[in-house]
This record gives sequence, C-alpha cells and structure tokens, in this order.
Amino acid sequence: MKVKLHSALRTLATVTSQPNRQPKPPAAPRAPRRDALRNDAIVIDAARAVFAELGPQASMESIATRAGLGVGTIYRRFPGKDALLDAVARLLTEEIDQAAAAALEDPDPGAGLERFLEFVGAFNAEKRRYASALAARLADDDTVSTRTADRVLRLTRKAVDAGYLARDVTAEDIKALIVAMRGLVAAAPDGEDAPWRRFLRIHLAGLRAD
Amino acid sequence: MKVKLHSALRTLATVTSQPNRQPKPPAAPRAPRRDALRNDAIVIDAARAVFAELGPQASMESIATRAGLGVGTIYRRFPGKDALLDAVARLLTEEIDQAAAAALEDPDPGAGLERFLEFVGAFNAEKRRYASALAARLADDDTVSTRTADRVLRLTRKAVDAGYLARDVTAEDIKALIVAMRGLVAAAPDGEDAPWRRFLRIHLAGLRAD
DNA sequence: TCCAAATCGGAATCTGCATTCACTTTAACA
DNA sequence: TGTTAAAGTGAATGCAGATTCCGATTTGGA
Repeated sequence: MKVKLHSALRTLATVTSQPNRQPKPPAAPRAPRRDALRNDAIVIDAARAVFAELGPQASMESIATRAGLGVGTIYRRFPGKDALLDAVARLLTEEIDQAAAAALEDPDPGAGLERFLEFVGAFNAEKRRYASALAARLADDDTVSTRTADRVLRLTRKAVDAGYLARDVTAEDIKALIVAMRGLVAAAPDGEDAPWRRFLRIHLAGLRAD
Repeated sequence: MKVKLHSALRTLATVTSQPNRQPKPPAAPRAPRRDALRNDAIVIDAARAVFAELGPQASMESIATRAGLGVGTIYRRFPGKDALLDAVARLLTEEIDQAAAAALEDPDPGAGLERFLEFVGAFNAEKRRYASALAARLADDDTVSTRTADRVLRLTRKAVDAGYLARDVTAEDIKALIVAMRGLVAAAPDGEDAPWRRFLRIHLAGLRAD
C-alpha cells in the first residue's frame, strides 16, 4: 500500500515537471559507488559477529566500530536497529532453508530428518545469544520462513510414511522440538555447551515410539 | 568475604565507641513500623504481577505504580532492580521445591516424576514472560536451588530403579527437559499456549524407551 | 497529645543508547 | 583533472528508565 502510493506520487511528479524542464538535464542516474556496495556487506557481517557476541541488545555503536565505519553510515541504508536485525534474520533463515532442502533430497527420510535436526541444533548453539530474538521477529508471512515451514512439513510426512516416525507425529511436533532445543541451548551458561545432541536423540526416540 | 569484613568492622566500631558514650542514650531500637512491614510484601507481589505481564524489563516505575507506592519506597529495601528480581526468583523457586518434595512422597516413582514435570510445565507456562530471566539469575550455590537439585536427583534415581526410566537416564536429562520445556513455552506467541503437554509426553516416551 | 526516627513520595539527576544532522570526503562522469 | 552527487563521520540531540535526594508524612513511644 505504502509502496504503491509512493510510486504513484513519483510518477505524478515526473509528469508534472515535464512542462518546465530547464534548470537541470532530465536525470542521469549515476552508478552506485563501489564503497557503498562493499559496506553493505561489511555492515551485515559486523552485525552478525557482534550480535553473536553480545546478543541482540548490542549497541549500534559497537556494530559500527566492528565494521570500521561510523554509525551514520549504518543508518544510511538500514532505517534502524530493527531493520538490521531483520536483515540478519532473513540471511540466517536462508541457511536453514537450504539445509531443509538438502535433507529432502536424502533417499532415506529418517536420515534426512535427523541430519536436518542436527544442523538446526548446531546452528542455534553457535548463535545461542540471539537465535531466539531473530526467530521471534520472523513474521509467519515471510517468504523464506513459509518456504522452510513447507519443507519441514514434507520432511515430516516422508519420515512418517517411511515408518521412521510414529503415525500421529506432525510437523508441529518437529517445530516444537526445534524451538525447545533452541531454548535448551540458549539457557546454557557461557562456557559449556548444552547437551542438545543427547536431548535430540532422546526426543527422537519418543517420536518414533509414540 | 565481604560480609565477614563488614561485621568485623561493626564489631570494632562498637568496641571503639564504648569509652565515650554520652551524647545519646545508648540505643533504643524502635519496633519496625507496620506500614513498612506490610509494604515489603506488597512490593514483591506487585513485582510478580508486573513481571508476569511485561517481562523482566518492566520499569521500576510501573512496579511502584502497581504497588500504589513511590519508586523511592522500593529502593528503600531493595538495592535495585536486580535485587527485586532475585527476591522474586527465590520465592518462586521455593514453590517448585515444594512440588519436588511432594513428588518424592508419591509411592509410585514414575507417577511422582510425571506429576512434578507437569507442575513445572504449567508453572513456567504461567510465568513464560520472565521464567527464563529468573532461572538465569539463580546461582548454583543458592540454598533453595541446591536443595531442589538434590530432590530432582533422588526423584530421577527412584524412577530409574523402579524401571520407569531407562537405565542410563540421569538427573541432567531431567533438568535438560525442564529447561527445554521452558524455552518452548517462552517462545509461544502471546495468545495461544505452547503444546508443552504433548511435548512432555513424547519426551518421556523417549526417556523410557532409550 | 507531642517528639523524633523511620518512611514515603516523586521530582531531579544520571546514564546509556538510538537516531539525526551539518559537514567532510570520495568516486563517477565529463 | 574538475564538478558534483552520493557516501561517510561522529558529535549533538532526544528519550526512556534506573537511581538518588530531601522535604512531607507517619507511626512508635513517652
């Protein structure tokens, strides 16, 4: 809605200004600067690193420093911290989605599901400081997460059909397992890592035996 | 260490001041005021309520308002927000400890364990907004949590001995389950409640079959 | 009922960010 | 190489919430 209104106005403006075009040559959209393009990636990388270290409440200042840039530069393209967090979230979701896609390829549904869950566990363990925060801001209507949810659904069905999981197990059960593992990992004290592998094995046994 | 030094100084001061006691009648420790005593409880109650509603980042202002008191009053006996959170944490831990004690009484170890876990699940679901924050600040050397940890250990052993749980299941596994359930419940969107009962049932199946 | 210590209240102060802005630097294009 | 729009900077600003302070109230005790 907002976007449409926006472009409508722009069009209108163009048309309106047509009569008196004098002060400046129409428009020579200059090519985007190299450093600008480069910094875009640098900022997201820095954000990932800093969030992983300090959690989602890390200051914009710290991210800017890590990126070797001024805070203002970050604000030039990300409206605010939320946008930055969203960008990182989308990026990481993509990684998980690919893991799900790969798991679906596995000829053995059970092995595929296990592999996927191991990946998610390790992934969250690595990003335990802010994984929950990111997951929380992923809207259900987000393109990537919808796609991933669909993959998990198919993965689950295949595993059930293959007899790897009990009949009444649904994708919701798998999602709950993922969320719970994330919680387990996030609660681990700084030094040691949570026993999420064992936890996963045990829960899978429950899902098989149900 | 700090405490010891403190009391040592106090003792020293007392002794030192003994020689010249003149300006004021020794000491007439007045009885604590009624309102002060009453407010102590009022503050903690308000804190519980507000934290449950807004999470641990609720402002001191909001807690004071809810208690019908000024912020200053809260600071009179709680050094700061942390102390308030600690106080609430200790209070709630007590409740869980009692549930653990009750579960140990159950003649059927398996039923006792199940009952305890159901209690913990419901308990965390009710306090999902701040349960994690509280758990995180419970020091391992805390008296209550040590006691509870011990109860969980015994509860687990009894269940294993009774054949309800697989041989290799340890108290660590039960603790992990509790933490994971908390994570599951905490992640649930505002309206609906997480399917922690089903999750618990499935995991228990895994712990039995292992 | 009166006095003074113990409390209360809540405005004022202090802090730690997020976000903005006026100014400087850089790179694209002629 | 000169011109200029696009980018970059980081100090200044705004704000929200924790903590402090001190005059106004209460309550225990004589």
